[in-house]
Amino acid sequence: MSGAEDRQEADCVCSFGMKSTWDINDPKLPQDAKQFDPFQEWTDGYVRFIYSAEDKNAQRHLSGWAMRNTNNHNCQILKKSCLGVVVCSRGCALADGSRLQLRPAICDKARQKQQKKVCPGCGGTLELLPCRGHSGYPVTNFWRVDGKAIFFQAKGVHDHPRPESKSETEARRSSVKRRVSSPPFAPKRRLVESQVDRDEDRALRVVVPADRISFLEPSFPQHYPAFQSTEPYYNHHNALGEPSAAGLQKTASPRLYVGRTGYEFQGYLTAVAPVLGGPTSSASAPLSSSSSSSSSSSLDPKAGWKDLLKSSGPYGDNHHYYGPDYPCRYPGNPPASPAALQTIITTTTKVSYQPCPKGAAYQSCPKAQSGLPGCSAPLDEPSSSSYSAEVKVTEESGGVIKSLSFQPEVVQTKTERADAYDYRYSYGNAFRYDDY
DNA sequence: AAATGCGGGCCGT
DNA sequence: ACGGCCCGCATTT
Repeated sequence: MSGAEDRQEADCVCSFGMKSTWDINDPKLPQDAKQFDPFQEWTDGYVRFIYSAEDKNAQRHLSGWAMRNTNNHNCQILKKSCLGVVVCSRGCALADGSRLQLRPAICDKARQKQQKKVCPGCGGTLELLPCRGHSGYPVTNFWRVDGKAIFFQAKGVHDHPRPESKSETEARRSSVKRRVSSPPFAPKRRLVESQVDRDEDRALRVVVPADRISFLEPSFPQHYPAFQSTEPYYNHHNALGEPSAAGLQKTASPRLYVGRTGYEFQGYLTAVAPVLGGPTSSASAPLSSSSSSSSSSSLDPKAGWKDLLKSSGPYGDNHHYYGPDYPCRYPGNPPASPAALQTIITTTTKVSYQPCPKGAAYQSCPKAQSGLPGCSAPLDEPSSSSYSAEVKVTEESGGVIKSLSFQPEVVQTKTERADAYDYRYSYGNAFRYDDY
């Protein structure tokens, strides 16, 4: 798309060993990373990280978000775009107030099937909330192996709640299977652990017998507090002016949605634009223009999301995500991880890859080259990073997963939890998923 | 059955 | 030229 918006991608979180700024498209990436970043499962915002090539999760190009491979005709850089999240079209609430937020199947075919299913909570239809956090287009993640490091760069700020993480989805699936194939009263004692944590040495690992926990406090991926604190979890100025706000990067999965005060997407813009200064503010007026023009291709980027919605493609027949009934989208999108706010990048999407022959993982491919701007922002210091130990417990019911996330930093925990909440749905109804 | 990657192709800008 | 995305194919999980 127009490079305009990309040009804006401003901020970027600079990781640990990042001494200088870089862009995934740079011909040469920094080789001097002294320290790798701990794997980030829930990246959000315009961030960049450098993982160790040994990191299993990085090798798998894992993400908590449902990301699907996107062909960018550049074999050196693996690009993936966010599929959004599957929710109940009625927005029914579960017993504990949480809402269905399934992980969209990555496989197109499977996704279509998935959308034909009914909400396990109310029997209503399911709908896919596409991601349009990158100037109206899905958030994209880029992976590139270079030397002993795996470079990761994300563009866009997810404008929807988190779906189940991959590990949660898998855990649920297997548990369901198990349940089906096991005696009714067979004692079940599932030990679910985050796949992410599993491999990662750094993450604390906490295993909890799922059946021992039935009502964990609302937790994210699946649970969004009814009311999130409107308290800004970050300070724009601070973020911008003080890249060193290390404190911001304490969590591995920084994600703070701005308070759900705004009913309009604008509220979100207001809060975020200044910071990201990119996707929203300039070049891409798409988002800002929108709120009301639901019928027109408000979201602009070529009505990208619109296409998604109606295309007979993977998105099937959903066509009312942002219809009248949904005056606004998730207002609270974390403008990015706190970390993301640390630095502002002005990357361009201008790519410059080298033609590459064939071969291994991201090798080359005949692609063009161009100028590469890179982050213009000065980069900061490696901020501290923290690990977020997560205890994820699945509840084998139709799709609700409860997870707890323990974070070393209280503050983080708080912000984490203050995650996005589906503004569209009211909190409340009680519905026992289990009864379904 | 799904998830993942790859890469050809088409389309719009 | 680029970026987004659809689609089929092959390989893994």
